[in-house]
Amino acid sequence: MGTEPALLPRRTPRVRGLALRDHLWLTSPAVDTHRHQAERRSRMVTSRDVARVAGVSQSTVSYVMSGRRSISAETRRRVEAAIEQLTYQPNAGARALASQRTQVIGLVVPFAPGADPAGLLPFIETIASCARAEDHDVLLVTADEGSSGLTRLAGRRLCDAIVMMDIGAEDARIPVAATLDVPVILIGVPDDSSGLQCVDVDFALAGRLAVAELAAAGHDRVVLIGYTAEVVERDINFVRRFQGGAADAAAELGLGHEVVAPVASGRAGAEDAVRRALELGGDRPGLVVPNSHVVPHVAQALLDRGLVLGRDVSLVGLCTDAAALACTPAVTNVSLEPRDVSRRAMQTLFQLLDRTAEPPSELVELVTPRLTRRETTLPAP
Amino acid sequence: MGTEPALLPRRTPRVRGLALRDHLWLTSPAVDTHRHQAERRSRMVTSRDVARVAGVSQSTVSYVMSGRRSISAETRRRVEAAIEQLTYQPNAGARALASQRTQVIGLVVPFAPGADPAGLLPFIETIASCARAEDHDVLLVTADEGSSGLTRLAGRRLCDAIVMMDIGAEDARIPVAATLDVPVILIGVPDDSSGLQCVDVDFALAGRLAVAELAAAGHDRVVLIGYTAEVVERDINFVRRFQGGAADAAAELGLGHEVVAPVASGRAGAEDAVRRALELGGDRPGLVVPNSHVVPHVAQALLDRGLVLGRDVSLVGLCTDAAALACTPAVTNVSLEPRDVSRRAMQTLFQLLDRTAEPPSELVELVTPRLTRRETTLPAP
DNA sequence: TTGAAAGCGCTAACAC
DNA sequence: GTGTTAGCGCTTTCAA
Repeated sequence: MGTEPALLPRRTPRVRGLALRDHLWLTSPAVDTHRHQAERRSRMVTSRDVARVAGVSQSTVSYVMSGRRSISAETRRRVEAAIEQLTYQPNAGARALASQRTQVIGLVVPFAPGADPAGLLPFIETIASCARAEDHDVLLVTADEGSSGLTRLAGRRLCDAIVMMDIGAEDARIPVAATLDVPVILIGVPDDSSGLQCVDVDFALAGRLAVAELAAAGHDRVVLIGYTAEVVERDINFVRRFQGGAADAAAELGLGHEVVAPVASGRAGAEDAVRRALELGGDRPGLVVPNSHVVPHVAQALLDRGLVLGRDVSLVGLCTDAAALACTPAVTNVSLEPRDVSRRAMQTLFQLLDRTAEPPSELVELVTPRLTRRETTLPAP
Repeated sequence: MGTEPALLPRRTPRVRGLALRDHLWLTSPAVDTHRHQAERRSRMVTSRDVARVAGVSQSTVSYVMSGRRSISAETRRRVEAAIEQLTYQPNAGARALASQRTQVIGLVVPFAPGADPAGLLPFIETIASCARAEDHDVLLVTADEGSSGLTRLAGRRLCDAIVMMDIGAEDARIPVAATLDVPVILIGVPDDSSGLQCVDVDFALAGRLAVAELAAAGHDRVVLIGYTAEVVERDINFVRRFQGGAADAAAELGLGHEVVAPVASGRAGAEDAVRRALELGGDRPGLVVPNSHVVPHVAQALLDRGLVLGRDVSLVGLCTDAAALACTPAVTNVSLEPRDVSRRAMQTLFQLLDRTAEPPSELVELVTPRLTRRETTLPAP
């Protein structure tokens, strides 16, 4: 370390107000508490400052941080000490401008109408944490912006990649997304993905698992209590896929198979659905309820009728484990595992972003759901 | 318009791959669908391109977009036409670097432990939409990053301001937040806000309103069914404020006042709480339940005991209108109105960001809650 | 009312 | 292994 390295004269005179920066003493960042919010921001600590303190060039600082060049131990030590001392943090805008990478992931969340609100958070949470694990941040865009949100994210170079949730079967945003020059990952599977990566639960398999469990519980008739009109209208593909899988399994296993749909939301809707299901389902029906919100209401409605779950009637929910456990009795469920889906999506995303890695081989990745037997199904003797 | 303006020779030869850009024909942005995700991003359309097409200087384009300089009608028309034609969008990083403003709001959300998950979304949603209304975006940071999330947001110049939710009474992030050189808005009120702007519901008033309603319903004894141990442990200030307001009002109105707390979560917890409340509350108690999750369970527990709500016992919830309406019967409630709080916070934020406006006069802004009489209280004759 | 050009803070090519 | 420097695309002076 030793003496302050000779300062290089600026190539050109500065015009801005910060022209004096090279002559200022380097002070530690603002620590005066209780100052007023409106006070102007302090001067940034730049990588030039770090370079000067460490007695190296600015590019060396950059290379120490990025690891894209081999650095001697001594130099690295000095640079890291200077970074520490100055609490240097790189300016994100400058970095993005120079490197063409923002370290930001755009996340399009379905806030708008009809979407399941509570179920959203595990997705967002997991996506955010996966992003942070790779030193990326998450920029939130709400779905009500539609396609313009996408073009803004890409056009303004606000992010390096986009994750889009709640994909409709014929989602108007897909063709737009396909023209963007950033990778887009869909959580959900549209009819035509236009070459975009998709990640979702294998809903067809989920349907099969649910029906198989009911067969194992000795039922010869299954009733699928369908989605609410809202969900069906939004035409999310998984409804069809789940019902298809359930129907296929029922056919293969030789079970009777009925669908009660659409179902009105809320307690009353569930009660009505249960009534209809029991009419259709014979004396000992197996029920499948593919909707987190509806599961507890259906369970309650069955209890209210004096039925013993797991004996008089079996129930398999398609819902998170948490929702299944929150019911009394705990409901046998096929888990949606939003965290797994999100994690998988982010894996794929970073694979796409990593130019050294080869792109994912599958365009549509389906996460295998898991059935957990709890108190509402019993294997037949 | 007319002829292409003479291009100024670049001051220096270009070294990078894009050196040829000035000689390229301007093509419309990529429209070839179905190309593979991994394909490299196309060249950006820059404000220089717009300037060339419009036959003006780059600075004129900038001034047309920012409106910070008067522009002749004809020039404006040409520039806007060029922007349209090229579907130009400004590069966010470059803009941030040059202007020292990112047009991004950092949002610290309490994903980590114990926080109410579903109640979060209205906040996030409203904050995002207010931000968009001012052409800002929202960068999500999860609370589990703690203070380092804050220093990163500010240090890397990732955002112009920070909104922080779920503030504990003695929140360790507050002193850190106070040293940042971006404005920070707290949603919630800590014991010591260190000069930071706070926005929250007036929980003391909420408590008073609830008790006053029960007094009007002819009760002479109110029982407050307290928060779960979880919430109390997190030491969020509003618990104290709400209970204080309720206690004050009860004293002023000469009502008996009891608290049942903490309450175990879930159905069983609510049943137990109701049992205790009825023991304490005499023959015709007025109940206050300050927790969205607990309200429906308490209502159910009362119904299960054959009590008629609004006659044998009154119930006032502290919860969103949606939660109150979802109960049967609909619960009289003091609304938390997360949307109002968020909107107010964002108003304050943009006021802080607008250097021409004067800063807000109040450091702590309390949003007035609203009581809506529904089916679980009846005014005494 | 407009244009020229400096420079925001960083990365990465090029040189040694 | 390290330094020099051009330039990323924008805003904003300064000059006219």
